Amino acid sequence: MVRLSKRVEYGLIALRHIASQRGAEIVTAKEISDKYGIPFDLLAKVLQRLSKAGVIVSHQGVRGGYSLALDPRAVQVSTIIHAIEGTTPVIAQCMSDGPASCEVFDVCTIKSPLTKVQANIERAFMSMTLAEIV
Amino acid sequence: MVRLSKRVEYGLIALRHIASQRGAEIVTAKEISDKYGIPFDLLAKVLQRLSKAGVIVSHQGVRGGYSLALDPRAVQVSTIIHAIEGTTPVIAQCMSDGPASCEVFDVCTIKSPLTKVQANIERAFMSMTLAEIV
DNA sequence: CTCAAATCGGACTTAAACAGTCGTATATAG
DNA sequence: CTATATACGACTGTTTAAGTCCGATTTGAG
Repeated sequence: MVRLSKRVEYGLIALRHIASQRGAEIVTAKEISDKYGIPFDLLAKVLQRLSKAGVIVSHQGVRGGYSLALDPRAVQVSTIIHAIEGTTPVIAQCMSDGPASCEVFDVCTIKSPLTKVQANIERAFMSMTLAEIV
Repeated sequence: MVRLSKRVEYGLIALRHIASQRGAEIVTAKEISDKYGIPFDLLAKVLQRLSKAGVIVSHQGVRGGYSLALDPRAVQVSTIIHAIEGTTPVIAQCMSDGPASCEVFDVCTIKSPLTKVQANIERAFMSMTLAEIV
């Protein structure tokens, strides 16, 4: 199946919410969690990853929360996915690094043609920015 | 994660093998299974689905096997995926039909922008044919 | 006619990925 | 000091994919 994880869906919804605030107003995880019915703990982790990736800025302590760190037009969907998933989405196992790589097959006959498809998909994710989602 | 299933990978490898035969020679599932180290039972099922979808033709009984049913140039990768998965791959839950649809969220704020990305991905899968993989 | 080789197809088990939960630590405004 | 918020690792449960098993059917060849 070719599908985004719930984490990414939650991240997109949250980012859209944060980005649609006027000015750089701070939004709490709880606020988003309540409004969209997203499990708080899970959402919190997603926001933490987006924060570590520099997409949003976190403000700790009382009256803390999150605000956008960048111009929405500069945030590509692919960046968001990478920030949340930790890895760049790859279409087939034979394209990933590490032990699960192509070596499983004596001869991987489909790697090179799939590279093209992969590039097209990446382009699809890069071509949309947060600004277009808001 | 955005990744093709093993079944689809196996299917592509198998189709490439079958398509690379000269003439319309018949290839058995065992032959492919052995050559590429793919679990026989699993591969068999993949081939059966491709057969039901009319991508390949099955020949039962002794000296049976599979051969291509169509011109490789007419077989899109998207067709292959659909034949094997049974469903059209959808990028986010909110885009699928049925009970797992968008209604989970009071307000799904990301559906419409993701539709564009979805269309681009589908185009990526449609733009490559079996002929280009051989 | 019989047998072996092959597809057919449902049911089952195992493994891996994902979703979600819990507990605790840290920061900070008031 | 305390209530409120993020930070983060560890854990559990659920779902989905991967792989296995078993028997049925088809059919060419001896």
